[in-house]
Amino acid sequence: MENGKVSIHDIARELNINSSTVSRALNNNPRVSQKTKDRVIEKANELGYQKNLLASSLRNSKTNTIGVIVPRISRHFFSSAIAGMEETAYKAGYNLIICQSLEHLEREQKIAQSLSDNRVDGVIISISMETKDDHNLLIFKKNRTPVVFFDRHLDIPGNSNVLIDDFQAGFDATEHLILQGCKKIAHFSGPQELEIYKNRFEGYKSALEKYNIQFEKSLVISSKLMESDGLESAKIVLSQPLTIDGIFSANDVAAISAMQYFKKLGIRVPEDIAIVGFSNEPISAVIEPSLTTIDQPGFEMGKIATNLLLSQINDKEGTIAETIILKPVLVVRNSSKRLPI
Amino acid sequence: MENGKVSIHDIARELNINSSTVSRALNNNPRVSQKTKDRVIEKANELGYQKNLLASSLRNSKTNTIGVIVPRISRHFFSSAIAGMEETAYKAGYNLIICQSLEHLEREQKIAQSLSDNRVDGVIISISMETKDDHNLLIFKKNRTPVVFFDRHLDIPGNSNVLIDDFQAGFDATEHLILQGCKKIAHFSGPQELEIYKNRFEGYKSALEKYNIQFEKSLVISSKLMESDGLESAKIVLSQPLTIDGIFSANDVAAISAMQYFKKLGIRVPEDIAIVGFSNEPISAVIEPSLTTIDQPGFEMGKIATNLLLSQINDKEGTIAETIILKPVLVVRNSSKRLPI
DNA sequence: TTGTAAGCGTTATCAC
DNA sequence: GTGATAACGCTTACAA
Repeated sequence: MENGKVSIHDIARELNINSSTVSRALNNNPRVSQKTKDRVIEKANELGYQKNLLASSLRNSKTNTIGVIVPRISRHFFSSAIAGMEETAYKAGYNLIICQSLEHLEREQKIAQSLSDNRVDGVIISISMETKDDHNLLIFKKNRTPVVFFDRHLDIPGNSNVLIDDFQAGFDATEHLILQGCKKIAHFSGPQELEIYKNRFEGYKSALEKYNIQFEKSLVISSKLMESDGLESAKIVLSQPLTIDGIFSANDVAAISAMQYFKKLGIRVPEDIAIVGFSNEPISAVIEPSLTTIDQPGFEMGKIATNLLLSQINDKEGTIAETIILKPVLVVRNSSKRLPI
Repeated sequence: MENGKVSIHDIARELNINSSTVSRALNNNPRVSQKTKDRVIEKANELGYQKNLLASSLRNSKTNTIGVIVPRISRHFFSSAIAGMEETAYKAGYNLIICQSLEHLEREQKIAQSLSDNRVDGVIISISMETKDDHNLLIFKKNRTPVVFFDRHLDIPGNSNVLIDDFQAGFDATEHLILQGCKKIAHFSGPQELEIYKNRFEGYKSALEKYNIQFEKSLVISSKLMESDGLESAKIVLSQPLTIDGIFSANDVAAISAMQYFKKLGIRVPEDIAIVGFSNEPISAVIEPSLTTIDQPGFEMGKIATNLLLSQINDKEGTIAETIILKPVLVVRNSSKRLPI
């Protein structure tokens, strides 16, 4: 009762039976008589027995644990995704070990090693901005640990992915600006090595093309899309010889930062410059003007990613990698609304 | 090289030495010659050896893992706190298993059991709104697993806590409203069984007292402080016979929800009703009018909680429970500013 | 400095 | 239906 150091051997001794029988009874093995089961369970409760999952995991080579690697836990998109993962994992009897790369390749690498050492059954990851290939994830391949990417992924065969259609989203955002009358549209982009930013950029280009608007390289401003980057990018926008009247930013953070700078200078949004962001952070709905953006359903994506991973974990060799691409939803708000509806 | 199923025995066999020597070499035991260490490490790399932490943990009764229980991962305060915990834990070589109670006592109970079964070395928790005593945490006491509370705590001797001074914060918020000229101040409160809400309420009462304002029970509106509750509470405020001209809400969510309702009705904030929230959610800074609130430094609290826990884990019997109470900071913004500064 | 052997708590295999 | 035993991979007295 007192110490939590009760093992099946203690139960066995007290009941004068063998510990293997106790083990079977506790696991509800059909080959054990009901009577024995009852006795074992009663005694287990009496002694305050707790199964030692370490021993069990060691023996079974199965930890019922999923490793999660995200750039930053406190970013709303990621915390919602994690919340979705947790709910799904909890239902299936899995725990989540959660780690943040803080956008550093080296840290991501160490985390991968640690998760692998801890023998997680699978991994869900959204890669750092410094990650350009899968060399720091090879350890999972080697150990046949399934990996599911969400949002920031690598284009690698054999892995499952949960994404939104970034190309389409980039296209929709840009087309929306064009239809609102914008002629010179800048694009705030992230590192081009990341698929998501490349695809958003390609979508932007494609929309320009469709409407016969000349693509100008100088209008694409790349950065890490942090708050300070948004400010810098806004300054670059204003320093251009041509008059930019629209911005498609590859995330909300940079978009908002730019918008607030414009506001301070008396530049009107959307009249002078219309802005579209990406992510639909909660702030975007309440800021004034409210920010038009692409919705990224974090919670939902987390759930899907977890389900994909669980089926790979359980179906063994059977299941193959799957890529789920969600349709993007453009949420039109005031930062881009120039025309009456 | 191929399978990750390499154990110290494999290394031992290849080198014609004993596995215990390999173990010692890998753990950099001084009693092993440098030459042997070098050979072992080289062979380990060659074979792609990975220490099995399950076996190690089982043997050492130490998992280097901390369990975290929060009501909801996606709430900004909690995700920041978790981010702070993760950074601190990472540095110390610990992993975090993160679970959410979703405000349900039963779920919290099951999670506690599961964390205990997983033999976490310690637990950091912010309790659910349904939790009124420590009966579902007794398992940790039984197993001598240290527990640190943060924010939503239980008033139990023997446990460490990281809190902000809720009484003082309630007092400051209310006094601020009084000094801005409010005469009838309502209070949106959470479940009174939770220390934090009780203390915020007491602070509110105490400020009224100091300024000789009659406390009216009908002005205290209790709920779970969700978005919908804020709306309901706002309606109750307007239905009162007396004209309420100030609100101190025990969280930002309810405050903002009420504010938006007032705005829709054409009631001016702060001129007709001044509002102060609690938490300093990111939204509060950008909403219009911006919300005056009490800052709750989640990231910082997470760091402190983790450090407290780690010292309890490592210092064994030595360290005693400690309660860290942070000074509250009132962030004055436009939702309450009636006077020129 | 290294080897031997036992044990952490569980479960699977084989026997009876 | 139950028991005996070995094994998962690691660590640590105790010997040598």
